[in-house]
Amino acid sequence: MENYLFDFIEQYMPLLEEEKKAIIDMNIFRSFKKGTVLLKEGDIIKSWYFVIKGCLRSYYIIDSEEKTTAFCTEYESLTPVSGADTYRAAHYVSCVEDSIVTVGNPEMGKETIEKFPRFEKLCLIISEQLLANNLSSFADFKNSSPEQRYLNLLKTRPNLLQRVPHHQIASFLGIQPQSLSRIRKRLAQKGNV
Amino acid sequence: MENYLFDFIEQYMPLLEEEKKAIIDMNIFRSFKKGTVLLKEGDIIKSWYFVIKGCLRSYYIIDSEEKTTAFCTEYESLTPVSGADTYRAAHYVSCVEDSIVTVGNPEMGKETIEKFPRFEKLCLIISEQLLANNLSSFADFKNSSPEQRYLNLLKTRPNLLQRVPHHQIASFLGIQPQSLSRIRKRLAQKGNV
DNA sequence: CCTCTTTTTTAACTTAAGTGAATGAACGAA
DNA sequence: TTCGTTCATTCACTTAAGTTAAAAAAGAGG
Repeated sequence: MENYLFDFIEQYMPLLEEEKKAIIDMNIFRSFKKGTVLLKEGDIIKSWYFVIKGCLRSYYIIDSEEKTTAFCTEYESLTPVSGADTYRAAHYVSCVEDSIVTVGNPEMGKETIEKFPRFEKLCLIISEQLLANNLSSFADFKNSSPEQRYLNLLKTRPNLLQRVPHHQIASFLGIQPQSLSRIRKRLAQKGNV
Repeated sequence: MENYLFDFIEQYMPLLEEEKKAIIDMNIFRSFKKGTVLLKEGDIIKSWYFVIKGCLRSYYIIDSEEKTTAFCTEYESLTPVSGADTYRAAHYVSCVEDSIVTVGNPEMGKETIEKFPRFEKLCLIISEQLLANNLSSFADFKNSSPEQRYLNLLKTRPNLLQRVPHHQIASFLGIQPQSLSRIRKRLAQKGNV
C-alpha cells in the first residue's frame, strides 16, 4: 500500500530507504466509508490527502446547493482549499466511495522537513505543478462550451462518469443537471459518443 | 523602487538588511514599452515577473484568437504558465502599458536560496497562496454567469476596465466582445452601474 | 419485497450568449 | 491632417443553457 505513495513521490524525487521508513512510521493510512465527511467548511485545516483507493470530492455550498470543485481518485492528491483565513477550510471534503487515503498533517510535515530538509523542495515542486495544472484547466474551462467541457472530461477522466453521480459532475462542469442530461442526449443522437 | 518589492516580500516574511542588499545587487529592475512581448509560447521560461508600475497580460492563441488568462498590475506577481513541458511557456506575456517590472530568473533564485535558505520557504508560501487564490477564482468563475463575472471584476479590479481594451477583458471573462457590450448596456439601462 | 428517497431524464418556456455583418469611434503612423 | 487599422457598439438571427415542473428510473433501508 505504501508503494502507491512512494511511486507518487518518486515521480518528483527518488527516496532513500530511511526516508521511506520515516514515512511508514508516521502511520498515515486511513480507511473511510462512502459518505464520510473528512473536512467541513470552517474547520481548521490539519491535513492534506493522497488517495490510494476510492474517490474524494471537494465542494462548497451556496444557497443550500453543493458546488463540486474537485474529484480526487487513485494516485491523486487533494489540498484543502482555504479562503482569506489560510488556516480554515473554505470547502468540504467527503468520500464519494469507500476510500483508503493517506492523511498528512502540518506538524508531521514540519518534523519531516526538519529531519529531511529536501522535502521542502519536493513540496515546492508539487505546489508549483498543482498551480500550473490549475491555471491550465482554468484557461481551458473559460474558453470552452459546456458540451466541450463534458467531452473533455470524457477524454481526460472517462471512468469518473461511472463512479460519480451525474448531478455532481454537472456542478463540477458549472452547469445544471438537466443541461448535462440534454448534452448527453444530443451527443448520443449525433452518434459522437 | 525596491521598496515595492520588499513590501511585497515582507507580507510573508521580514527581510534582513543583508538580504535586501543581495536583492538589490541582483539588478533585476527593467522597463518595457507598451506592446513589448516579454515571453512567447514555446520560449524557455527563465523568469518570473513582479510589477512595480504598469500592466502585464498573459494570453495564448487558438485559431488566431488571443485568449487572455491574466492581468497583472502594480504589486502583483506573474508566474509564467507552462504546459506538459515545464521548462517552456504555454502562454505569451506582454505589456498592456509602459511598465516597470522586476525580472527574476531561476539561476538567481537558486543562488539566492543557497545563500539564504529560508527563501525556499517563502517561495513555497507564495506558491501555495497563488494556488489557493486560483482555486477560489476558478470556483467563482464556474458558478457565475458572464454578467456576474463582469460585476465581480468591476468590484474586485475596478480600474482594469479603464486600463485595458475591452475585447481583452471579454476574453478574460470567457465571452465575446459583443456580449460584453450587451452586458454593459443592459446594466446601464437597469441603472445598476 | 415494498416504500421512500435520491437521481436522471424529459418537456415547455424563458433568457442570454454566440455568430455574422455592419457602422461608427478611437488610435497610430506616415 | 489624413488614411488605414483596431476597437466598441448595435442589430438580426441562431443556438443552447437556465428554470420550473413532472415523470421515470435507480438505490437504500427496513
